[in-house]
Amino acid sequence: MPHRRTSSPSASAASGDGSVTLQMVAQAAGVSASTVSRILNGTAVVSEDKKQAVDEAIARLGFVPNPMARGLAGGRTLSVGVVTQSIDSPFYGVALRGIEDELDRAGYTPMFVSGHWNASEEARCIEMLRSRRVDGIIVLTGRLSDAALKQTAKALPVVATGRRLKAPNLFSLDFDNFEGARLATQHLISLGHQRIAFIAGNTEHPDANERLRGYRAALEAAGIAFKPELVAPGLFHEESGMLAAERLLDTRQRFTALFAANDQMALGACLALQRHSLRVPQDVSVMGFDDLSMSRYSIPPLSTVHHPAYELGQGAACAMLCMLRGEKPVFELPHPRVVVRESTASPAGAHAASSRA
Amino acid sequence: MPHRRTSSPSASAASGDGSVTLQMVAQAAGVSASTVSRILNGTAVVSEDKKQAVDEAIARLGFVPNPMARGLAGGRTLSVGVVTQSIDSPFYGVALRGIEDELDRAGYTPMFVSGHWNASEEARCIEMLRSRRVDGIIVLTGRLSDAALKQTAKALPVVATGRRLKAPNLFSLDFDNFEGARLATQHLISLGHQRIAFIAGNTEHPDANERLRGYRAALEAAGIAFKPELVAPGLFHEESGMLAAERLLDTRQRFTALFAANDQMALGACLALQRHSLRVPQDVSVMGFDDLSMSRYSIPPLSTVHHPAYELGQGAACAMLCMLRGEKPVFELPHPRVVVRESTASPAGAHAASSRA
DNA sequence: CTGAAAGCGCTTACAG
DNA sequence: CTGAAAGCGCTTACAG
Repeated sequence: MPHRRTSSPSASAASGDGSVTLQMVAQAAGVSASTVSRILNGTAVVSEDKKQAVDEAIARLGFVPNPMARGLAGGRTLSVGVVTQSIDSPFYGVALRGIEDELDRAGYTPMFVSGHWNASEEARCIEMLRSRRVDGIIVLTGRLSDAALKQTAKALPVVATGRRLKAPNLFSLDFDNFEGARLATQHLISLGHQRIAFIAGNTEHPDANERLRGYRAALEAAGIAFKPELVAPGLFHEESGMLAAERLLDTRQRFTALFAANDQMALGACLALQRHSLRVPQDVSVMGFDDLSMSRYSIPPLSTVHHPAYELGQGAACAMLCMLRGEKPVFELPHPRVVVRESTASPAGAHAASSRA
Repeated sequence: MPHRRTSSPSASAASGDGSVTLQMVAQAAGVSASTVSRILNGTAVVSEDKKQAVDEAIARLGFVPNPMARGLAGGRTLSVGVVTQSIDSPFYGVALRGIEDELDRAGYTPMFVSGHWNASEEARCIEMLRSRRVDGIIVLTGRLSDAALKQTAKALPVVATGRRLKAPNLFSLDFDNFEGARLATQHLISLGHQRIAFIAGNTEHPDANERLRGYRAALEAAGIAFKPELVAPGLFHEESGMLAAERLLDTRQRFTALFAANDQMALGACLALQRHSLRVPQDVSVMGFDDLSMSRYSIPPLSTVHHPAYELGQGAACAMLCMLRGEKPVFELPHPRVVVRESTASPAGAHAASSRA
């Protein structure tokens, strides 16, 4: 018999460790490999005694199925791809934790990749995940077109956050950013503020636009005119918030409150205010958005709107699990709610933001 | 011929998509599968013309090798497992980014799992990663015993951070926490502080102990007695820093400076100080450790010691890549350095921390 | 330099 | 309910 590999244990390429195979379990239990497989996957009814024998053998030998073989043969890998934008985002990090926890509970493993807010990178991520044969893909917001998402949903289940999209094999869940921003602005208005500046997020970011809309809506509902001079562009990070606040101050527009489209920018803005000897909240109230865990410890602790990032991740994972089971996902995200801490207060009569030191 | 599967495209289990296989490439190029494989892996010399034909066919068909099959057959998956402690840690997140970037450049994919600072969970993570046949494992600090790490290094290459460990097939790289803390304390001393409080990190955490040691060493080198009453335990997060500072204040021990074993605790401490009407740095200087990106925007911007998290991740990945290539990794982490911002200053003559409002 | 063949560890029609 | 067999898409000795 030519061309035969040596049968020494080390000849096996994939089992670098002397791992136990399904075949060995079958032999130990005195049944066929098929039967073991069926028990493993619950894919057919098996007589109780054989099941017992197999379970015992699995336990005794410490058998762990090889996911690669499983994936190759069965077409599933028990893993789900997660394209996030940056693996170290303080906001999305929490969502990743939610995904991880939820998936873990069902025996699935997340595979995290970063798209860096770039459609073509996100597309590459998806290609990569598909080549690794993930069973489904979760896309956290990002810049991929809806069409691209629908397209990949033709091949495998996808759940996307930050959009409202109806398509077969695709579930989307979106936090109500408009409502959150509306509530935040309303809070400021109810405190007595009339001149409320806004630091916007990246305009290419869908959430950013919704939050701007919410701000405008609250203003208009209160009969306060929207003034473009009072909104400064930002990039969702601390530095841009600081710069935006500085720009606002430079224009000498008067404002008694400042609402930033996320906490990071709000924090940066606070620093700018402080550098101009403006006190928060006595001279200007500051409101953020997201409720990052650190915002509770800023000076002063930041008032903000709570964004349920953990639940968002959990919900996305849960929906994916549903789809994988062939069920129809149903999921509702908590409603936005304002968290009042110490950075907002009623405006002091005479003080105005432009009275700089 | 019985037992034959239908040959319709959809009969293939693994290729849910109509993906191109190596076999198809071989056929299109008029060579054998072996040859295509060899070209793909650079595992043997192949005549130039065949190589051309194959490359052309690969490009034309858009062939992407199936990692699962590759893993099964060849025993490698081009993926490396990364056990981090929490997927949303502000500090480790940056390290993960470093790993991701470095690995990506070499065509490898990281697989992130969280050990939650728990030895048995970390062990489970490693099992899981091994069952997925990762080519190597990077362990970011954690609580796993050195012995356990050495044990897994017998099966596949491992690189570990936060330890100094010599073992075959294992590379470790550690930031000099002792030196960093020594430098930080020295900075405070050079400013004129004599009564320097310390908020320690979790005592089960190796870094925490090194930082405490560095603090003591600097004190003693300056002829300042170490006073246990001046050190309060913390847990490395904001809240514990706040509580620790409060406890310190409650004891009515006098101190003009406060050094926290990480930035998060320093930030929490600042809030406590502020609540007691103590100004930073006029009444008490505050020093952190890690140099999180947000610390640059705290109020006041935090003086701290820079911890090169990104480089740590990059270095770990780089070392892993070396080992995978069969080379011996060499890597040096940057030395600790103090970043002076605005939370530290010389003590004001008469003022003392315990003179509370 | 190159191909035919066996094998990686599973899953799943097929045929009892 | 259960087993024998083929096949998933690759890799790698073996033998030219």
